[in-house]
Amino acid sequence: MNNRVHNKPLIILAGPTAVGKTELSIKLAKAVNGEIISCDSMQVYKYMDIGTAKISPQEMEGVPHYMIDFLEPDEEFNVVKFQQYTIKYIQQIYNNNRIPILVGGTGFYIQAVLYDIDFTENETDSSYREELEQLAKEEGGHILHDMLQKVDPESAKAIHPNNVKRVIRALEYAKLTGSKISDHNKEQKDKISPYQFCYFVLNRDRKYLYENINKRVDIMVNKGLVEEVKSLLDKGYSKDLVSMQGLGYKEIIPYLEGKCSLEQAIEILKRDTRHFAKRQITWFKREKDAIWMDKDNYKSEEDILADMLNILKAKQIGG
RNA sequence: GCCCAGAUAGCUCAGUCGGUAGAGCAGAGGACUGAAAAUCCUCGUGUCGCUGGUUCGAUUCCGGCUCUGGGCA
Repeated sequence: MNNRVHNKPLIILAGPTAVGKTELSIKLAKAVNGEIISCDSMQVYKYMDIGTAKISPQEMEGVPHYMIDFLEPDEEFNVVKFQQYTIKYIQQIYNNNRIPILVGGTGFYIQAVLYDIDFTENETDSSYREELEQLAKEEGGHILHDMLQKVDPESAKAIHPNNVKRVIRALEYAKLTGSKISDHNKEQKDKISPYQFCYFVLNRDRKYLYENINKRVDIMVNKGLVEEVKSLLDKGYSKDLVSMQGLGYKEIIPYLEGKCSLEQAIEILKRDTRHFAKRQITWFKREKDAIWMDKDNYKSEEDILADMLNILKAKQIGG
């Protein structure tokens, strides 16, 4: 145990894509002497810079960043790995006598770290998962749901039969651990965070957010998104990889394959990104501890920052 | 100027053998605990272009008008 840090301060800056987290995060980090851990399922991959709107080394302005650019696009990644690395980095930041700031839009990842969700079972049985996937393909997803009904009726009730991914995970969990994932989820729910934290969610009027998304996609294309996707494919990264399911990649690939025009691909990308932002907001809405910062209520970023610092001071974080 | 085809939800369109209408997309809401930028669920009332006529009743049939395509001059 590290005795220097008693109350484990932790700042979170979340929010939907394209709301402006990155710029604000640098100002925040400088103001509180913090270091940034990116909570983003796609920015972890190298060579995927434009499509993920990844922060550049210059934009970091000397603020240390973690969980960015540390995997090849064909490496496997998931919440558990994210959690393991992040916990390690948080400790490292405490050792530097600085404050960790989680910045990103992947709510699931933030939750895993913030509430220290238990993901103990280490081995994923990929052969069983593949077997189930095969079964779903041949017989339809409902057969898996029927199987789940026998093993874990409560989960079967909670998970829609069409949500094959989730049904598979529940079956996998049952087979691997001999217990029910519904029980596990119940235990992990309403956990108390080990951190003294402040969970900011930056948001703004939906209309402006969507406008910004559309604008940002155009900027990405101008910056060379198509070339970036092409070069990933040229390097041999398959379109089936999880990384290539990211926004900006899965939409541009059909264009490169000649299946649609660039204009169509761009429109679909904008739409998918809007859908994504909406889902992110839905996630954050149920985070009971979230403090919402509505960008439209402030004249400048400095004003938002000032407000955030006041809130932090009141919570005795970063003082 | 004449002929033809349209005009229905924000968009693209279906439909009502005359009893005031429904899909896809957009949009909105939600779920999520080892793929999460993934995956999945729920939500459809609009002067049926305007205006006369026929009719118990017209968005639907008939006439005129306006607009939009296409064709002929």
